[in-house]
Amino acid sequence: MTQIPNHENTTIHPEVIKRVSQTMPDEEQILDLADLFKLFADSTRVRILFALMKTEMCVYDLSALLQVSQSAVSHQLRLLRNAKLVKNRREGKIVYYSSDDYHVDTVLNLALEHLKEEKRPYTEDLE
Amino acid sequence: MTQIPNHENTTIHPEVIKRVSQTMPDEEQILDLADLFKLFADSTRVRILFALMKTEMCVYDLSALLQVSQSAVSHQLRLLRNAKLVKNRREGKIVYYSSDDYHVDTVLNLALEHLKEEKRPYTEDLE
DNA sequence: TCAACATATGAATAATTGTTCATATGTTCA
DNA sequence: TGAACATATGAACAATTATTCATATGTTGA
Repeated sequence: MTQIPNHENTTIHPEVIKRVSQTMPDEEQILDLADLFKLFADSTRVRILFALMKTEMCVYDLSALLQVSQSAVSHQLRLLRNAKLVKNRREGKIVYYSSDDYHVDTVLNLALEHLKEEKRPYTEDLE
Repeated sequence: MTQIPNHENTTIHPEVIKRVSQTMPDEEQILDLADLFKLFADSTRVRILFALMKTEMCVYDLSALLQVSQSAVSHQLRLLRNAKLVKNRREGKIVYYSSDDYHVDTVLNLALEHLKEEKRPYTEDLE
């Protein structure tokens, strides 16, 4: 028998689906959102962002700080630059990178807060 | 000649590295953070989270709403459940999922704000 | 107890992606 | 001009992962 993808069939609560579907962001926004979070989904990039939130740094020093090859850092910086999360300026041979987005700090630290609360064992919120 | 990973060598601005390295979150936090963002880095999961932020829903309806197979939805819900971003309750045959984290809403909407500003063409901030 | 239903899950596959290696580009200084 | 240096980038490889397929688990009602 051919398989029937059940998402093409009926629903159990049609009203719920109708209501929720009206509040969903459109498909393009969702894809952009996921792409943005992909940039935060790698530990090397997260470390780069934390470093650049504090100060501008050149590629060479980032490589040393994070113990990652110059090439790898450079590849990751390009991704962050394309997304306009970091910017750069050249001073002679050296290229300095720095944070270019005031949201990054907020998002990263909010997520850190989440993790801290997450890890608290056996505690209920007191309200 | 053997390759020399340049991140094992000297630095250009030692003071900068010393200063920044003191403010960096520890390695475990960074890895947890990246793992958390991995969950937001897929459009199916983002859509699930947006839906469950509005109301609880059963797997079958989520599958219909998102036009994704039941199996795929179930797999993704397990990841979100393991991370405690969603919770579930069973009522007979039906399992209802709902958001289990008040940070998710904030993070997702903050990122949406970021994208909106990002896309504004040729406008400078007015301060 | 058994059929129908809703959900969960293991294995396999295809696609994505982070790093490495080799090399190119761009800059300085002698 | 050319050597040394800092950075960028293309190709290849390895690892991760989202989905599909097949099937298992758990629940209801007859």
